[in-house]
Amino acid sequence: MPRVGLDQSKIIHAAIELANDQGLEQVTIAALAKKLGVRPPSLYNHFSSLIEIRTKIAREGMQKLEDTLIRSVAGKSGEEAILSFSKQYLTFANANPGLYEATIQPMNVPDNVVADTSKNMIDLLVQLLSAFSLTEQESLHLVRGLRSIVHGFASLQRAGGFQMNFKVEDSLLYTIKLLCDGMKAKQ
Amino acid sequence: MPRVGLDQSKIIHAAIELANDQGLEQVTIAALAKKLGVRPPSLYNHFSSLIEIRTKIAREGMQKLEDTLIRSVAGKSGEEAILSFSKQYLTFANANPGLYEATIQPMNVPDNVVADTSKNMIDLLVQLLSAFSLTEQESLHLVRGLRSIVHGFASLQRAGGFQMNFKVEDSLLYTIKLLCDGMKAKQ
DNA sequence: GTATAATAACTAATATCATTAGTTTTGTAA
DNA sequence: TTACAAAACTAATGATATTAGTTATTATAC
Repeated sequence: MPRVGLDQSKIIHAAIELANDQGLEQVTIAALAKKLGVRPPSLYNHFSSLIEIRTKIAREGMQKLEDTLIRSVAGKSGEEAILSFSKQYLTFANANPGLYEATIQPMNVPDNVVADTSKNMIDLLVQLLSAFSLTEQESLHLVRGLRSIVHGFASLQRAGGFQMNFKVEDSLLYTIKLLCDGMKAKQ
Repeated sequence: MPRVGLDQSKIIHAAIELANDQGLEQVTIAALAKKLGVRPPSLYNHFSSLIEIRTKIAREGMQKLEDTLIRSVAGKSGEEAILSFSKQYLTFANANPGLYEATIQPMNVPDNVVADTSKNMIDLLVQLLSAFSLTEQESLHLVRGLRSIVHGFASLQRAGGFQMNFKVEDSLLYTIKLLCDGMKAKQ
């Protein structure tokens, strides 16, 4: 039994690698143990269940996504910021498929860290929309709309829902621009 | 061994009931057999695998959704048709959560029936957009955009992604209207 | 440096899952 | 009525997560 020197961080990052390479559903105790060169029960010294591992993956994904999005709008405002936000959201989902999947998976037990991070991203969107003169209610509708668009694009692309004729990113940006046009027309 | 009189249709409809009640992931051979009052291996007289059952559920879901959407736009055109389409899409996803989930699940083996139905729905959207004067490319971008919006809303709502402050449907319709405004502003 | 305690691995076992092989029963058609 | 196909069954296999209990390693206290 030579010790392999596992800890939570090493396990989570192996799990994320597995998720990105093979899909989130391939993140099993058995596969993870194999990847780490250890017997399945050994993982229970670091985590109490597979659900806990999944939750930690989701946290990591949400935080990394939030970080990416905050950086993407730094120094930008209005339509430019919204476009950058949307583009980076899609890019993140493409670059980290398994990790992104974990962030949108309905969780068995609701997690506060994930919920808080999600709220932060909503607040960020509200802030970006303040450049347009909207009522509070309009703004809240639109935040939902923007989240649904970026998530919808990311999710449909992941599921193979688009033919490859032309770039998905172009379609996303076209849609967002049109929405901004609609906002401007209101003013 | 009194015969229980199973057939593919009865099994699929029991599976759909299970999916809507308990979630798609609860559709297992074991749970299905229990619900139907039969031993698990008996199901293999009607289906060759769980994957086949899942595929048939997805087909049923796609066809029912397509049917719903076609009805929703009958006798309507332009913005009115698009709003009705979107509203009924969301309503369908809410009323049939497990069935809707099956339609968006990336399939292990690509299925022609599902692909064809999906194409029909895209064609329907293209048709609805013909009321606006768009180039072919613009129209294709926008079809992707509309699909992403309705799917995004349905998916985020399912995952508990929205607080209950006010109606999700209102947010969806607000977003779609804004998009239509953007289209009109182009003309 | 050595004893001790905490920790990280292990083995063995249980329960659930899908699936396969082989068997029995049932219903129907000749 | 007999024969055959279909639909159920039992038994078994191999994968899964998880638990209990055990051993070995590492770090800490003296």
